[in-house]
Amino acid sequence: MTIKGKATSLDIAHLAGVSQPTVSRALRGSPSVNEETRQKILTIARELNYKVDKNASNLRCQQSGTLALLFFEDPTPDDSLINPFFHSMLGSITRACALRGFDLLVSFQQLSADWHADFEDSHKADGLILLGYGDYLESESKLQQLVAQRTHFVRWGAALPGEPGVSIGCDNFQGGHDMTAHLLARGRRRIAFLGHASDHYPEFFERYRGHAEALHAAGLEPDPALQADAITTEQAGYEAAAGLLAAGAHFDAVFGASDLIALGAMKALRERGLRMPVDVAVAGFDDIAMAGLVQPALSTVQQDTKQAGEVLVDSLIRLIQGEKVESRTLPVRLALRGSSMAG
Amino acid sequence: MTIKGKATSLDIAHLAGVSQPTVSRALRGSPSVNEETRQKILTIARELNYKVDKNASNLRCQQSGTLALLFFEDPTPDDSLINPFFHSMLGSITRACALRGFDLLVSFQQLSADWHADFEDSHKADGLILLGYGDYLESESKLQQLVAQRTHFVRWGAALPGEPGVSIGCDNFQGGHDMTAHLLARGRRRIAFLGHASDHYPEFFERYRGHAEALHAAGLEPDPALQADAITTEQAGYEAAAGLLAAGAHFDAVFGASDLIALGAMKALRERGLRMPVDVAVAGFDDIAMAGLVQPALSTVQQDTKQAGEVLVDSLIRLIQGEKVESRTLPVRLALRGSSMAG
DNA sequence: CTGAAAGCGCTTACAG
DNA sequence: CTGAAAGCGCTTACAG
Repeated sequence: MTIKGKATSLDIAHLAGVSQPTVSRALRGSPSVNEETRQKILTIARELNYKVDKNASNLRCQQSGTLALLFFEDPTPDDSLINPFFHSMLGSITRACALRGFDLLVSFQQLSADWHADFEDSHKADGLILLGYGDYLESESKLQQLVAQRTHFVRWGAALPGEPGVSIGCDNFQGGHDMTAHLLARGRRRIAFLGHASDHYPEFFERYRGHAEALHAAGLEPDPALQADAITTEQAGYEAAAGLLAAGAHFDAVFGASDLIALGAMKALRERGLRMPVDVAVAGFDDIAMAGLVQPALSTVQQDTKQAGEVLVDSLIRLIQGEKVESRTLPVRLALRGSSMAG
Repeated sequence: MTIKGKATSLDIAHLAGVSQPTVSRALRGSPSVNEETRQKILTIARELNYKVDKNASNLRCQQSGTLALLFFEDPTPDDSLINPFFHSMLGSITRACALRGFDLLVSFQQLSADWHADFEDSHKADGLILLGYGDYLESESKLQQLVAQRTHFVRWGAALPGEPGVSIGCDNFQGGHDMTAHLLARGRRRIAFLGHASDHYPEFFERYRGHAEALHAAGLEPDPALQADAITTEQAGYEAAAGLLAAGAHFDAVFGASDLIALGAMKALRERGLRMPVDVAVAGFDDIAMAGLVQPALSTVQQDTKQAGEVLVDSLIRLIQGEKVESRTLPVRLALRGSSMAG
């Protein structure tokens, strides 16, 4: 039983006294294999610690049983700092893949220019999951290309009308609306919104529109002096809040378009000696783990990353199987904590 | 130029009027190809958006150009909560792989029982990176198996004498020592240590031993009443600290064997009305992003995850290439913040 | 510098 | 129920 290198199905065939195709059939559970023969083959395979060579079977079947997850964030100076929200998504996506028998290739796309093709074209993956809060308009042409090349992909993000491909996203509008409604209900009247409010960042824009809608409903108008652009980093949130304060803006609440932004804003408020939530209530979006740990704990809009990962993976698999798949918007819910409740 | 499905090297050969092997040579940069021919081939390949089929080339070359990253954490009830420290490692490992031309398969091992073989035996990956703070003794037999099967792998963790395989880890002893020395220098005398101190968790044990060594050097003895077991979760840290407090233990500092433990402990201290650092100084280990954001900011032992990822990937690649690779211990440094400094 | 040939390890019609 | 044959798309000696 000394076989050089890894065992192959042919080795097993010799030992079992059958042909190699029969080994293949037995291992794949074909019903047309004698039960006794099958048992013999399975036993030998186990003894030899045999594993099907994926390269060979993938080549033959023209598919890989692998999905690729591509992050395409704006490159950050500190290159190990990925948005914790995406880490949470990664965990959920990995699990969903494993449960469905798919492997997951992971890639951070700052590094490769022609990401949009590599994985599926080289047969390394059957489809792509795109994750990121980058500038949407910059990535749109790449999405068009993916569609043109008939690449299977799903994207996490706002489901925009007429947008290429399938998007799965949370209900950003509703989340923005509900959080602002909550802040209003707590008696806040001047709510600063920190985060890009343009179609370059559709998710933030939707959150902003929900925010504005809630203001309208309360008979208020969004004050341009209370909005400041920011991408999803603590640093950007800090700068946005500090900028508003420096400009002399008056506000009794801050709604960060993401938790990282809100956390940065909290730091700026703290440095100015403002008490939270007494002087300024604070809210974020995402519900990253940190939100529950800071002082005061951060009120936020919770995205269900577990469900999101499952829906992304399921949608992609159905797409690969040739089914028609629609974009979907997933519900959110408020996680209210000390930063907006006490005081 | 209408080709059904993806283009193959044979399609290019036809269009270029050469044989298929010549296409392969040209694409792989073989020096024995006429420059003019090569250019023609490259042009056609680009037009057709041709990508080498990885399954075919991997099958032929008997290697995959892929590394697999396996997390093997103790399963947590909240299944999306992975230790942030490992997220940071993941980012660094992904980058290191990409820069070296390797793909990365990611897997969380709570789900699969026979993880220790699958990836390399099935030729999906050329080697494995093992990451996790699980019970070491439980995983040791699996490591033995990996060695017996001649699987290429590197492990993040304490480099123990006589241990199977190659381990890359940070200098846990030094980190434990230095932090305790720092706390002593700040006048603390009764330092509670939260975290398992047994060979089931060698990294924590090393940190504990460094801690004890620093106490010795200051003429103090570790007090068993000031040590409480805890795995790397906020919850465990909370319970460990609450347990000590409930038992009436007196301490003026808490050294958590990880940041998550320290953060949980801070919550318990806060609930008891203890001021940090005035009443109790707090320190952790890892320097996760959260450490800098909590109030007071957490003093901790910083592990260089960027370097760690690079060393892990480089070591594994060298192992795959048949080189001899030694286990390594990487330096750490203190990141001192408010939780141990003021007051 | 280039082509014809072999083969990596599977899976799947096709016969029997 | 099982075997002989073909073929997935490459890469690499071997000739020339």
